[in-house]
Order: sequence, then structure tokens, then C-alpha cells
Amino acid sequence: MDGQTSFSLGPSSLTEALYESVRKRIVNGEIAPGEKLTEIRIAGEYSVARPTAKACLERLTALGLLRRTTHKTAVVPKLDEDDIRDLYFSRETVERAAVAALARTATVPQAAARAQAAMKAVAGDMAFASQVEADIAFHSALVAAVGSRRLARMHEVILGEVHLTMGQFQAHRTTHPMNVVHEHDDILKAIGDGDPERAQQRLAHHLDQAQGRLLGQLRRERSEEATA
Amino acid sequence: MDGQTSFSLGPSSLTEALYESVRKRIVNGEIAPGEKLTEIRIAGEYSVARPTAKACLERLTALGLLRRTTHKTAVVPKLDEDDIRDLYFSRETVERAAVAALARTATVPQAAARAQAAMKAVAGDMAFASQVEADIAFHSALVAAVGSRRLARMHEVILGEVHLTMGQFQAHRTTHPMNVVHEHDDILKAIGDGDPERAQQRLAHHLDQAQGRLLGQLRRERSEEATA
DNA sequence: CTAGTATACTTGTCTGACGATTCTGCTCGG
DNA sequence: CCGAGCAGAATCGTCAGACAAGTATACTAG
Repeated sequence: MDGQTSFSLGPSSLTEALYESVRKRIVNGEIAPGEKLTEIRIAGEYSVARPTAKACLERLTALGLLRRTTHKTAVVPKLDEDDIRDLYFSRETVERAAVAALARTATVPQAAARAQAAMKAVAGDMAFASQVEADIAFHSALVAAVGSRRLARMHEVILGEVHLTMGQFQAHRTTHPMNVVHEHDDILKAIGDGDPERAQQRLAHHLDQAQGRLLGQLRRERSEEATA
Repeated sequence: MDGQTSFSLGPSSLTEALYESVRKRIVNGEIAPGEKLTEIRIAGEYSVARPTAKACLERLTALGLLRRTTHKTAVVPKLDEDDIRDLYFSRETVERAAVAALARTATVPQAAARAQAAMKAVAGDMAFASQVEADIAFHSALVAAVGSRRLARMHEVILGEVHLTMGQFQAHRTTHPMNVVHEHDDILKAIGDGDPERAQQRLAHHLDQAQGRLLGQLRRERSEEATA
């Protein structure tokens, strides 16, 4: 993700590596929503002990990337309309605070600018997954630049679920990536101008668009399977 | 905590009970900051297996109630000035969104009103711990009333650390609890009046006061141990 | 007094196992 | 033919014990 900028080593422990791998498979939609993930399956697929797999599933559950109740097997959640609204309400809360803080000091995080460049570079690609990742990286950089560990931690959890839904729908995008890039640019510009109000307003608009696309996709899918 | 209102059963699983118990001991300051918590110690104290203790420590670490790095033993964190500022910045972000949402529909959560009553009841007590708990319950009720699962989840984590610092300092309170009660009343009133702006402003003021008390306490403590 | 080494402590991971709970499919009676 | 109850299978929660690997501390040698 940001290997050369922060010199972060790859996951050193086995549990960590396992967690990262499963997490990626979930958010990229390789493991479909509704699919069951038993401890034994994970243990088998990766040739690790069951306790290790268990720890992995528990971490993912804590982040909302899996749902599970006692004595029942974990499943990848299928977010409904209420979930998406709730998710975007929470997301907006966190990101508003972030862009407002940045705009107050008119600091445009260079990591966000880099993510923007990366997004433009892959805008024409067919690799939707990398577009989604660049999008996530942009928002992540925005919040990280505020310098608040706890805000960043909250945002990470939220983004995990965002990534999950985007990953599930990524097979059919409904808008050209360039539109997203332009919305991002608007936000950065407002921050650079030191205008917190406008930055928040642009952000809100951007998130509103994104949420709308997700909800539209959801409804379309549901009506499809209703006719089938 | 809220046994009769939500009919929540006590923790059913062993891990859950263990987690709750250790958590309480930490936030109430029974386990001092800087104190080391080895897996073996927990396992011994509660007569559970080490993996169970390990899972417990991992959960607490994820919530920020313990700090630990690979192959090193977990310790109760001692929050410094930067931590407290960061914590209250994050807290304000979440709670602002909550009171604004409530004020927009002018709904005063009755759970918060109940917590207020409870706080008045114990205001004269010497039992600081119960005052702290009532305070926490008030803010918790405020956020819960919004009805956003994800906002509540973020807030729970934040409040955990808030509880931790308050628990550590609770031996010598610097203000009369009634002051806090009045600040709470102001917030509720603004919500009831359907005035999001004023509600946010009152909340910000309240949190500012609380943060100031914490920081003052911290400085006092540090200067004490400097002279010693 | 400093530097390097050796030992004890702690954690990471694994194997294997047993009881408890949930789910599934089957049988039996209406 | 269909629904209810039951038995078996699958899965999870918890435990015990063990070994390897890393960290911190104390000790020794220069």
C-alpha cells in the first residue's frame, strides 16, 4: 500500500499475514456476501492451526467485515439500505472533521495528491479493484494527514466496510472514474484555499454521490433477483 | 449497567466475562497505569487457560485500553497531554454529530435524562467511581439515541479511553459534580429546543471544561513527582 | 565502567482433545 | 402428503501441554 513511504515491513507474524490476506479477499469481493467462513476452512486453506484462524475471524468480526454470533459460523455481511445510510452518516461525520481541520490550516496532504495522481493513471483501466483502492487511499490519506491517531483508527474501521460494499458492487460501475477524480479535486482545492465551509460542503456532496450510486446499484440488484 | 432496561443477560461466555472484569479493573484504576499484565498473570488470577487470557488482552489492546507490541508484555497506558487532546478532539467529533442529529428532531433521549437523575442522586457521595459511571452513561445514552450502530461503536471505543483517564484521576476531583450536571442540562435543553447550533456549542464547552480539568490534573501530578 | 554474552521470562504458534450448541436430514405420526 | 420431533453431523468454546522464537535482564570479562 505505502511500502516505500513509511518503510513499513510486511506483516511479520503469521496471524497478521493471515488476517491481511483474508481481509483482502473479503473486501475485494472474492468471498461473496453471505458466504460462510468456518474456522476449519480457513485453517485448511492456509495450513494454519484452528486457533490462529479463530483469532483472524474474531478480528474481522470486530471490524464489521464479518458477522457472527456465538456458536454460529461467520458470514460475510450483505449490507442493506439502512446499513449503507448508517455507514455513510458515520463516514461523513469523521471525514467532515478531517477536511475542516485541514482547511483551517490550508494544508493539502501530499499523500492525498499522490493518490489522486494514481487514480487518474488507472482511470481508463478495466481493473476496477485498483480504482477502488486508489479511491480508498485518497480518503485515507485525507484523514491520516490530520494527525489524530484516534480519528484515523475510527476511519479505518469505517473504510473497511466502505471498501467491502464497493468491492461487492465493483463488477458494474455506474459512473466514469473521472467524475470521482473531479470531486476529489474540488475538495483538495477548498482545503488549499483554507475554506473549511466549502471543503465540508464539497465533501458532503461527494459522499452523497457515492452513497447514491451504491443505493442505486443495490436497488437494481434487488429488483433483478425479484424478477428472477 | 442497564440491566433492567434492555434485558441484557450477563456475559454468557467465559471469555466475555473475563473481558468485562479485566476491563472494569482497568478503567476504574484498580490496575494502575504502567502496570504490566502478562497472559500468565491473568490466567492465574482467574483460573483460565492462557489462550483465553490472551484473547482478552488482545481485545483490550484493540480498544486502546492496553498497549502492547509483539513479544512484549501488555501495559496499561499512561495517557500524556497529546493523547488527551487527541482523545477529546475525536470525542468532540463524534458527540457533536450526535447532539446535532438529536437537536434536528428535538428528541431528548429519556435514557440520558435518567442518567442525569442518577448523577444528581450520587452527586454528594464520596463514591467517585459511580459519578464517573453516571457521567459516562449520560454521554453514551446521547450517542446511542441517534440510532446509528456505527457511530455508537466508534463512541464506545472513545469512551473507553475517556473512562480510563477519568478513572485514573478520580481520586482527587477538582470540581463539584453539580457543575457537570448543569452543563449536561444545558445540552439537553438545547436539544429539546431543536437548536442544533446551540447544542453543539454547549457540548463543545462542556467537553472543553472536562478536558481542561484533566489536563490541569495531569500537570499538577507531573509537577508533584518532579519535586519528589 | 562499558560491552558482550548467557539465562530467564514472555509471547507466538501448534497439536490434540472434550463438552456444548446449532443445524440438518430423517423418521414417524396425523 | 405434510408437519413435528428426534438423532446425527458439523461447528464452536475452552482447555491442557508443548516447543520455538524473541526480549529483557543480569552477569562476566575486558
